[in-house]
Amino acid sequence: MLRAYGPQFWWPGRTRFEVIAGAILTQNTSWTNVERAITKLHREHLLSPAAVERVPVNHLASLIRCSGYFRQKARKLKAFVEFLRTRYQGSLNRMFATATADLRGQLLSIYGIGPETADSILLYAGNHPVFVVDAYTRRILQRHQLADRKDPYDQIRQTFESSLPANPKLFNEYHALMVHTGKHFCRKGEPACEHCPLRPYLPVTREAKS
DNA sequence: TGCCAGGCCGGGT
DNA sequence: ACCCGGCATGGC
Repeated sequence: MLRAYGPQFWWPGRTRFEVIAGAILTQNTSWTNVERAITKLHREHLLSPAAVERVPVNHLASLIRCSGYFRQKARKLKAFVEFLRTRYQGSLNRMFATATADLRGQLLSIYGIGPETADSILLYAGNHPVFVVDAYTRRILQRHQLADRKDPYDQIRQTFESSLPANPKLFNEYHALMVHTGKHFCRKGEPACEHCPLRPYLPVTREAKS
């Protein structure tokens, strides 16, 4: 994948909190919609934990409307910053200084943060060595018959983590390439699909599809 | 015009 | 431990 596509330099986001906000906003949502929401938050100077705590949840929701599930996601952003304040005095430095396994458990206990969001935060905002599993990762694995649709999240994650050196830079680039590549695979990831590439990982051209 | 996008929650078996 | 409906906008 690296040879075919080159390094992806993920995650887009200028600050750690922007990465965290993006991780929540992009849940089951296209990134272009998330970018618009981030821009609006940026314009209103709402890309900091303290600012998100101050703003009324309804106004927050109206700003992120374009990213979908906006009432849910406004509540989720609120839940995270409240957690950060009560547990780490609002300090991301303190939060990310926590041992990876402990912090992962804490993040999972927050409303609106599930396995993928927790791991995206740990890896992309905190530089912790966790492998992020998402829909694209599953799709590619299914296509190669390396996993079944309903294999548990943690099982897939640990397969990667136990097969690779615990290097956050590697996990970062690896997952980013999985997302990029996964976009070329059919949603149902069935092994027999004629349109999806196996290897080498080259983009599906119009000819290949027809 | 319906399907899809870098999930997660809560209630039910 | 799984299964499923609900959550919502914008692009193609």
